[in-house]
Amino acid sequence: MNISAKSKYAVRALVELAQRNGDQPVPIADISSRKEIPLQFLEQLFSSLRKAGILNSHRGVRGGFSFKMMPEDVSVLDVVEALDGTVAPASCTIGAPCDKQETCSVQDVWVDAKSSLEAVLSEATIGDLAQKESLMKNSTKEMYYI
Amino acid sequence: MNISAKSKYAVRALVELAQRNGDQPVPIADISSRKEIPLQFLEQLFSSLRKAGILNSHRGVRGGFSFKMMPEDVSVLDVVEALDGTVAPASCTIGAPCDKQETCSVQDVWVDAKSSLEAVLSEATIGDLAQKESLMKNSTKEMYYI
DNA sequence: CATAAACCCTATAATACTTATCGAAATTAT
DNA sequence: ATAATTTCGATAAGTATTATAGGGTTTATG
Repeated sequence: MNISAKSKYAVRALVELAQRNGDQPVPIADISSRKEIPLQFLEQLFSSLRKAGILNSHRGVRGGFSFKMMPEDVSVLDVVEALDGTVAPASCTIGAPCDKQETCSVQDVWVDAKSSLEAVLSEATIGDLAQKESLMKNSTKEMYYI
Repeated sequence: MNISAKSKYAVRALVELAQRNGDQPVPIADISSRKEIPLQFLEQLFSSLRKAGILNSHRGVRGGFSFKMMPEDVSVLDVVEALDGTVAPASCTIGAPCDKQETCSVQDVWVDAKSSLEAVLSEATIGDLAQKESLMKNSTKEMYYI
């Protein structure tokens, strides 16, 4: 019952990328150092996100990653599903009814749990988070000036 | 992002136990064979549930387990927490703010996810599930008679 | 009191999954 | 040509989950 470090890293990294979203693609190394995420690990994550259609990659000098989808359209659920697969907290929620027992009232609970998780995670988008983060940074800065 | 087999086993086992709830404690071996759960593994689970105050145990001949709490008062969340620990989908939801970054808007998402999971899992009780299961069994039986 | 039926406990094996690293190859702007 | 990048596959390292083993303790019962 844990969202993997993969997903957590990826969301943080995408928020960073969204904040820098300009004409130029951003190299992984930048994000890696800023967000304290192992470089080669992040490489794998962004590669998956590219395959999932969320990011674009550009090789070579001045290469890097940029958003293919708009950050406001990328939900946290999208990210988690791209990296960890379906968010089902129990296997019998995925498809076939619980293989062990014919009658299984318990299944409904896991299905509900899955739905509610999906609902929460699909509401939050990378765009939102990036905006919030910017606001937070500003307000903490202000704390020093006031 | 998975509820462990432990928890899933345990919930199924408790539902079975609730259905047999009488004067006599029920031996683990019974539940193990009925629900196709490895005996010694189930032993560990029930031991944890006893320590969590959900079950009573009775040693010796005619011993076994019985509910200490009433099945209607035992939520699925209680069971999952007893076995898997807190249901937090991400570590920074547990206590201290995310250790990597001062400003972390992402944290809110995991906190929300946790809350919504807890809500769903605390609504379903072992008592409810046992009752549902009994109804399901009956209705499938009836299918043959009609 | 002897016995068998049960739980109790600790250790550890087996398995799977997650996280992380390595190194070489392909691409591309300059 | 070169240096900055992504790309890819392999695999190491670490951790957690699942399962098994074996001996110990309690207790109803005859």
